[in-house]
Amino acid sequence: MSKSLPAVITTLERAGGFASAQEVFQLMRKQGKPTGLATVYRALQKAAAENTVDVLRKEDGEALYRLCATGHHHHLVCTSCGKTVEVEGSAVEKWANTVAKNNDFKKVSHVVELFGLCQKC
Amino acid sequence: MSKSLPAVITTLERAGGFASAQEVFQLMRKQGKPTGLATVYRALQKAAAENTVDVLRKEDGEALYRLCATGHHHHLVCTSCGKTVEVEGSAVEKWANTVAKNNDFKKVSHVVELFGLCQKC
DNA sequence: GGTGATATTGATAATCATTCTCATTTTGTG
DNA sequence: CACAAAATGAGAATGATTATCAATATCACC
Repeated sequence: MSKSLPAVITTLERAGGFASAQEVFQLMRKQGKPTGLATVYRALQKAAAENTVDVLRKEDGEALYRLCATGHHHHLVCTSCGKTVEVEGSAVEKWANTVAKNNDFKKVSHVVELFGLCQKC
Repeated sequence: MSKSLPAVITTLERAGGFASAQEVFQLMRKQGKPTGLATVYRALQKAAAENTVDVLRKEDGEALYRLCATGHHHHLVCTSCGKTVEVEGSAVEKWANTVAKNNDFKKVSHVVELFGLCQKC
C-alpha cells in the first residue's frame, strides 16, 4: 500500500508541510501528478499511523496533516488565505510540562495551533 | 434565539455533561421533548459562544459539547482511558497574543490540547 | 517472457455531521 | 385581536471522509 505515498509526502512538503487532504489533492492535480482522492486519503492515513505526519483539526473539524519530522514548532495559520507562519514556543513547552507534572500525566505531547487573519485578509 | 436552549442544556446535563449534538438530539427525542436537529445545533452553538459549554473534537472530527466552568481553558486528555482534566493556561493566552502581534495577525484564536497517559494508565 | 496471485489505484457512490432554507408557529407588545 | 419579530423544524444542500469495486500495476516464480 504505497507507491503514491512518497508523492503525497512530497506534495505536503511543498505546501509548507501543512495542509488538508483536499488541499494536497488539488495541489497534486496542479503539479502534473493527478492522483485519486481516495489514494491521497489512504496515503495520509498511513503516514499518520506511522507518525510521519501529525493530524490535527481545524475549528470546523476539517483534518490538517503536518509533517512532524524536524524540530518542534507550531503554526500560525491565516484562516482566509491559508498563509502559514512557523512560530517558536518554548514558553508553551515549559507550560505543558508543568501541567503534566501537576496532574500526574506521563508522556505528554501537545497540539498547539493558532488561527487568525493575516495582514492582507 | 432561545426557548429551546434550557431544554438542550438540561439534556446535556442528563447525558453526563458530555455528548455530541446528534446524541443530544436523540436523547431529547426519547425524553418526550422532540426538538428539531437544527434547533439543537443552534442552541449548542449559542451556548458555545457564551462559554456555557465547551467544544472539542473526537478523533473522527465529530464535535463534542461539554458543560464546563466558565472561562477559557484547555484540556489534558489521557490517550488511554479518555480521562480529561481542565487546565488553565493564562501563559498560553499571553504567548498567543504576542505571537499574533509580531506577525500582524488579527482575531487570533488558538487550539491547545495536551495528550498523555494518566496515573492509572 | 509468461502467468497467476496480490496489492494499489481511482472514479464514483455512499455516509455522516453540520449548515442552510424557508414556510409555519410562537411570542411579545400595543 | 392584530401585527411584527423571533424561533422552530422538516427537509434539502454542503462538504469532508469512507467504502466499493473493477481496472491496473507489481512481484514471485517458472
